[in-house]
Amino acid sequence: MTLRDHARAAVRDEVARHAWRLFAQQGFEATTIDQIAEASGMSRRTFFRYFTGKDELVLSRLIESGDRIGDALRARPTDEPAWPALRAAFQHLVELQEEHADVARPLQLMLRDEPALRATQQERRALWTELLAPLVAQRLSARRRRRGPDTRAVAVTGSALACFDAAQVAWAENPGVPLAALLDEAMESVSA
Amino acid sequence: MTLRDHARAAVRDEVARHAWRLFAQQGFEATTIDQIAEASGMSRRTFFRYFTGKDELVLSRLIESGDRIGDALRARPTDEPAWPALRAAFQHLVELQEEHADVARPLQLMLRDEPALRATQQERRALWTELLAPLVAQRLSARRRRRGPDTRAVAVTGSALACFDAAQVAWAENPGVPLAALLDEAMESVSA
DNA sequence: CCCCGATTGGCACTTGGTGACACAGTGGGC
DNA sequence: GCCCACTGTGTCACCAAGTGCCAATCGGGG
Repeated sequence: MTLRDHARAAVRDEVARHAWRLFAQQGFEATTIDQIAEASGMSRRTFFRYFTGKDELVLSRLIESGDRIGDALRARPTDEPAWPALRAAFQHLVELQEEHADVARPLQLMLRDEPALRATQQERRALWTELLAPLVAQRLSARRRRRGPDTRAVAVTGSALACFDAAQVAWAENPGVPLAALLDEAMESVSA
Repeated sequence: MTLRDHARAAVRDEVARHAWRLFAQQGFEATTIDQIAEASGMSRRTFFRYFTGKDELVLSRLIESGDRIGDALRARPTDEPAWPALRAAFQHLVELQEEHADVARPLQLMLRDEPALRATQQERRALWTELLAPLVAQRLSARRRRRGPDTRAVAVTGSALACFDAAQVAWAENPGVPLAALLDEAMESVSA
């Protein structure tokens, strides 16, 4: 069944390419699904068989980035504390963004400005946290003073993502300032 | 025009009351605007003149909570460092939640589970950050090593909110565990 | 009492999203 | 070669969220 999946992935890629072109031209909200479907040479109904909605076109990209962060975090030495390990895990993505700033910056601004993408942002947070928190948990002290549910991994992961977001927004708004420096300052200010 | 505003506020309260009753009975997504409008004795069209959408019924409550946090933060001694000041500022809300757990817990679970409320959650984050970050900024060291945009206040505020969210989710999922203790552990694990 | 402005309701329309059904290609077993 | 099941696709109908437009209505001041 790999053949079917391959074809499906190819169609998804093709649709995504047309969609992103339209988003860049007209913005996210102004682009209707009918336009995307027409540009992709398929019916509206068929579009919904490849994507759950317009959001997924954006979300699927963000999920990829999350997977990369996860991979990078797994590659760090197991005895490295959580905070510096997270900082290092972000580095791949940071460099990628700096390299393709012409694409990444408008994307960040779109994520910030389009109300229709707020739900997508929240889902990204949730997915990344779900993905990274277990990896972070391994780097926290096994000894706990308290009993009951352990909030530490989710809190640390969420905080790191908050720093990452803060740095990305500042970077998108201030061309010329390196993202790495913004992220360094953000993360140091929270946990020195 | 205070009279008009007063009447308007009264209507909004009334509509919100009916809406929350329906949300509790059927869930957020399953409740249609037509139902809310009918229960409130007004037309669909008029509902939209009082609220921008179903979301605002939820968001307006969350905004109130944000204002309270802001008030509490302003009331802290000005020389108190940001992190403990934020922890203390959350305390009012924490106690309120514990006190009305029968309402607060289902609400938290609704916020977590209803996909239609993800955008609302993200907006809440944005609004609270916008509100609190300037207050946090006053508690950060005025001396900075780096030049360029200052990401610290947003990063610290966002991290604190991430801890608060992590604690709230754990609290909603684990009845019997005090929210204050969960929040303490979350915030200590990020910045000890 | 009448007029003016604000509030309201009804209507039509766009968009997102879903379910039901029919149709075409494809590959396999007989 | 023929029938079969499976899959992908398109068409149609439908619902819910919003929004613009216009007519009706209600309430207070002259």
